[in-house]
Amino acid sequence: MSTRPRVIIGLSAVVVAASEKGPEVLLSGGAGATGLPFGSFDPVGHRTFELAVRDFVTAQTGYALGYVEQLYTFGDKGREAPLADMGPAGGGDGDRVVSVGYIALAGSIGEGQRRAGIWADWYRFFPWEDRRRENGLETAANLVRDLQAWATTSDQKSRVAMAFGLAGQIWQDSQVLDRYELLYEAGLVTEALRDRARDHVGLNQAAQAATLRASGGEAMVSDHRRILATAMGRLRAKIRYRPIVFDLAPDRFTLSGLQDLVEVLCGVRLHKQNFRRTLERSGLVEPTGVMHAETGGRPAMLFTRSPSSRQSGAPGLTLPLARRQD
Amino acid sequence: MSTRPRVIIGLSAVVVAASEKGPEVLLSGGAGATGLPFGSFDPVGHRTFELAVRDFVTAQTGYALGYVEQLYTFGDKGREAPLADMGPAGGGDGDRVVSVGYIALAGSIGEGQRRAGIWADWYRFFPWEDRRRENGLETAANLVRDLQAWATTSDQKSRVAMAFGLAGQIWQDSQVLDRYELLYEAGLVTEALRDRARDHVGLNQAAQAATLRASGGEAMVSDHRRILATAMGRLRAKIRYRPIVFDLAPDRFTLSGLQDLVEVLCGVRLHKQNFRRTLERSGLVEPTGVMHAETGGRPAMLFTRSPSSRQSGAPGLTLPLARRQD
DNA sequence: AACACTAATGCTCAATATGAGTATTAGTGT
DNA sequence: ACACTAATACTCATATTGAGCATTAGTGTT
Repeated sequence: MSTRPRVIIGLSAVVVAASEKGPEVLLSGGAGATGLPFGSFDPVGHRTFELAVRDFVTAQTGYALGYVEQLYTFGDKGREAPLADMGPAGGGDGDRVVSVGYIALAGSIGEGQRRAGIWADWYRFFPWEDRRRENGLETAANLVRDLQAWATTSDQKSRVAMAFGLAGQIWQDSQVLDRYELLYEAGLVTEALRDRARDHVGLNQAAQAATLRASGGEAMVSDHRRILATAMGRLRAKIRYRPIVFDLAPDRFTLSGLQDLVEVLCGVRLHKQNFRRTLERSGLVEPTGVMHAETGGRPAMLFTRSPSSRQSGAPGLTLPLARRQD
Repeated sequence: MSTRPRVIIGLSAVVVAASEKGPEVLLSGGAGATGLPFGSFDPVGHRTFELAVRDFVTAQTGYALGYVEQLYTFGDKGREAPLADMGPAGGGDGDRVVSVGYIALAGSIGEGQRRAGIWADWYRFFPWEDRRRENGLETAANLVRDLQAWATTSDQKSRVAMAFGLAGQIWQDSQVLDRYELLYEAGLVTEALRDRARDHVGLNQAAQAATLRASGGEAMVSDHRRILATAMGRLRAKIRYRPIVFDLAPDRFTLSGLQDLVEVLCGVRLHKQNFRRTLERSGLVEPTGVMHAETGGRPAMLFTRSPSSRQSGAPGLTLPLARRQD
């Protein structure tokens, strides 16, 4: 073997589960620094990446994954994971770390069940992505102000407008990564400062970081927030063309419950009656005949996903966005 | 450094261009065995994968790439690239090759211009994907027959039905990879036999290969046909949500020309009047005022892509499929 | 037992979008 | 002047979508 620097494949997993409170992601148990579960790929022991991901997530959290999908492979120099964190198989100095991101859906947990590991609401890291309440809208508005101050070229201005749904454009909930990357470029997220500081120290980092904390969301280790953004975007987009929500929903659910789930994932409000209409027409769900009467209103029919929704190639949900809040 | 087997990152690029004859992909100049241009990633010299891809494609073919996008990272043991082909940076035995696939659009070439490198119609490798003419439909029908003979579990049967648009399902032009993987699993493409032969030799390969050649399409080195399938699927899907066709079309085009391009890429026929209607309404194109009179019929207006179509986040084309052939 | 309250479910209606044609029209070549 | 060809213009029925009002079946209260 030569003495040439090696390439090390780091695998990161965004494990998503949905509780009543909202979408939650599994964090690695690192002390202090927040990051996703990750491990390095063993070229001898692992036959495929996917198996490796399943392995180390189970090993680290005791949780067996259901749906798993590859997201993106990040190889940028300067944004890579710190080698020290790479675990037992981690390499030496001068090695290049390439990280392959995965998204996994952990299914819904039942009543009393408690999942292993540390779970966190993903909007902690992306407060501006939750447009269901005023808070998120305000955060977004603040960031837009800062971004507009930063944008000088017309391309930058147009990117801001498209990403944040300005000037007649509509907010695309799946453009999570575009928005995050803009914030990174503009130096409005902590990671940007951190990565720049590696090369040239000079700016008053402490002061800036304090300002950032407010609307820029919580930072993550390495490029993990970027991977999380990719996962959120992929999930939000995929809901529309594959019946993937059902992997996050309980076995039996009410249509309102399903709607809540979609709303929480996509961070938007939907029109209730129209949501129900498209769902019933889609053939993806079927009534169980059993009612659910625990909301204080009229009891709701419990539905299950239909067999046809399990066929590979089955379509997703069309989401009727609601303009007005009711 | 340890003596642990290394990981080598192979980069493969599907470089697509469209000529009058159809979509063409750039092949690497290997003697005999057909494959995509590829190179190995240099952990020291290359800052990002994308730059590395641009570099080696230019080096190998003299062609500067426009649009470049990452596809997927393949790491399965047993389907990886032969190490001998990996170029100057290629490693020794026992190393694990991980291949990162990219798609790049090379733009339209003008009249007399000749592109460097060897270009081939991509339907050579996927004859069943061209449903514009009888030939492709027949090939698909043949393969479906073989697949149905192979499918035993109900899951396999349903996958075949969904992928090939059987039993009320509709043919999804972007499911190229699903179809190829089914054919691979069923042993109906040459690569499957080749890869199996590595482990256990035993089947009469020569005889089988001869039968395959007919409808299974031309084989490629390593897992390159899988990467090509991924690229075709991604491109076909992306046409619908990003104005990406314009990166393959000439600067000025007629609507019929643009339609031909889309048809050839997606392998389907479109309804002419409706295509024109959605295009004009979309605001993605604008008339130049100049006419084009070389078809023998009424002269056509030449269009260009509009400035708004260049904004990041601009939508794609909605494709009105034509049932009947006219 | 009647009443208010709440959420679920049902139904309507206008505005678009889509699929499938038929009808003109402006060039080219004879 | 005439046939031919492809481009462009319209038409029409049928979904699909966005928005909203109306009714209903439970729960808890007076």
